[in-house]
Amino acid sequence: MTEPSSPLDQQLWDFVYGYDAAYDRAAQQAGLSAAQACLLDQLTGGSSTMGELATALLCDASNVTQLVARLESRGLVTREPDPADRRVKRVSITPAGRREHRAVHRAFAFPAESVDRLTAGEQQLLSRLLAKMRRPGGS
Amino acid sequence: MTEPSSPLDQQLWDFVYGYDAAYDRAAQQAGLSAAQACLLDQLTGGSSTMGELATALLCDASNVTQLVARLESRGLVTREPDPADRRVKRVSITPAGRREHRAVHRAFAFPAESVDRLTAGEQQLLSRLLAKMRRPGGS
DNA sequence: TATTGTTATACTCTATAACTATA
DNA sequence: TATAGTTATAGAGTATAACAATA
Repeated sequence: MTEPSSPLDQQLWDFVYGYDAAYDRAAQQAGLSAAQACLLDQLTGGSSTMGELATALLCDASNVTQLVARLESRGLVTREPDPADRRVKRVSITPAGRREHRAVHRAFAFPAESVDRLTAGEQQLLSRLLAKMRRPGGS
Repeated sequence: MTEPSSPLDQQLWDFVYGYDAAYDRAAQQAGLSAAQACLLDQLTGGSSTMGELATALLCDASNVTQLVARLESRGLVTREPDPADRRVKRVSITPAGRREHRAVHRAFAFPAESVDRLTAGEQQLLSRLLAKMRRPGGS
């Protein structure tokens, strides 16, 4: 494990580096940080509790409190106590938040541009390889 | 472009998300931030100037100043004026810095584990697909 | 008593603007 | 005057510990 990285490891590093940089740029163009854009992304499928967001974003609950507070002050999300258990706060994306989120995705051209360089067959192949890398016993 | 993400786009997102999370964890286990680990990584191939580091890390020069200052105070890098042009500072990794950098790479199991689930032929294929995604006119 | 979320605090990352030193 | 880097400053991301509200 002390040998130099294989070309494939380096290629993966470069791909991820480019992907991250493109996402940061896309979020910034929409006036958001990457963390804020990720949080909005989590909410597009429906509302979440603070704790669910912390789990999804792999960060501490106190961090979510601050991220949500900033987004709420800009009118991009709302935060309301759950009627059933009033300790729980349900966070929802607002129409303005959805617009910002769409703006990020429009600006985030990296995956689309990369994938478009592959034929349909190559795309299927890549999908299969990613699935197999993800967990043992792929298709 | 308003349609939901294709499965492949989602797979790429998930891959990058897992990769980033694994790198953050690996750096933290070595007592470094991801940004610090990246900076050390840049120096393993030889010394760099502050400006070169800013370019490689896609960030402002003033940020590099602070990153290097923290690493220098921990003895992981050195910073010395270039004899030829004393405005320029040459940053080098120390033996202690190399040890930390190796610790990060040992803990960063994600790419190795992922790639090891592929056969040699599949790895070649993935390499070819990544190359083609990178720029038009692949092999 | 246990759980959910917030507050207080501290540290790092990051950029902008003003500055110093050197060329 | 132009360039390389630093300093001052400010805002955002992040975590830990102590806390409040609710269950």
